[in-house]
Amino acid sequence: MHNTDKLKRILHKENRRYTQQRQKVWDEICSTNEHRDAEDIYNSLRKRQTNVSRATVYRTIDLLVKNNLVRRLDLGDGRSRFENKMGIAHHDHIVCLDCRKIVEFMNEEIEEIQEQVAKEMGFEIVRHVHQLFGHCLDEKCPNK
Amino acid sequence: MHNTDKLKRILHKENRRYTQQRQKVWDEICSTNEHRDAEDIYNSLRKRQTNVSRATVYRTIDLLVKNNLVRRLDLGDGRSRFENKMGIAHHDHIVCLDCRKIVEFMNEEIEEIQEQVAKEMGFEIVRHVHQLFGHCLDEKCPNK
DNA sequence: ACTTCTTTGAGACTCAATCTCAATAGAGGG
DNA sequence: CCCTCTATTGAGATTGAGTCTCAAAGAAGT
Repeated sequence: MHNTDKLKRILHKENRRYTQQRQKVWDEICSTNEHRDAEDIYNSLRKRQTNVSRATVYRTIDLLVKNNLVRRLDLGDGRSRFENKMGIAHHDHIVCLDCRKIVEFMNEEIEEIQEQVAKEMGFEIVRHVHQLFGHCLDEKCPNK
Repeated sequence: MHNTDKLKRILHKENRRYTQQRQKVWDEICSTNEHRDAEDIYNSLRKRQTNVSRATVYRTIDLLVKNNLVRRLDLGDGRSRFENKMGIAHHDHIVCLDCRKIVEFMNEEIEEIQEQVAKEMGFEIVRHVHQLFGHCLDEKCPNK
């Protein structure tokens, strides 16, 4: 399983140890493409009898985020969501205020303009947050 | 003072009472164009012997945000910043990761494209968050 | 001034996230 | 395979922004 290799590589690079708990958390995050919070991930692990403490879940996620295997998403509601970033192209998010559905978008033109704007204002961009909040036109969505 | 009028207007509209505390909080927010958090605003009030409780500061800010006199800014560090919005044109923010300086930007082209993108994905946008994080080229900035 | 009903303040509480520290367990060496 | 050295883990305490509670204070209309 190449997920194991990837994890071992970053741990080695950082002089940290390969442990069962870290592997379990990483496996869990790789298992879906949803945008889940730490509690969701913790609960999914418990449901499959995999005991990893909450503290370790948080610590491992931080490690994965720092090493670019996972992306942290802050939608302004007080808890971070996480998504597997392995081999996934850059994108931003649109969130439905009614059904909380999250869809991804990417627009090269916006990316370029924002780079240009930052340059003009004397900044070198490292990362950005671009989120659109609104109402989706989905039939199944409440308020519709 | 027209700040008083504006406040009285929204309170009347919502069938709520005009109080000294609400006026003090609104005055304090109007007094600068910085991006301050609730604790900063609370402390500024105390410093000038104006006693308004923390709970009332939070409650009043919520009221002002709901009525579009104040904008809430979430920079992903766990506390909300607030800025006076009265007569201020829409803009987004660039944040320096070194000196925490916040500068404002606005690009009509980006605004249009994002509207278009959302429409294509079946969304009607209500609000958006667009923040750029990076390093400013300011001489006085640390790490420079 | 009286009544009604909202607002305030002090401190308790919430909740995500972080920290503490004794017990556990990798990883390399012998 | 065992030993030593350290990093890691887990349970529960702690933090910190923000919210809630409820008795006392105070708007606003009559």
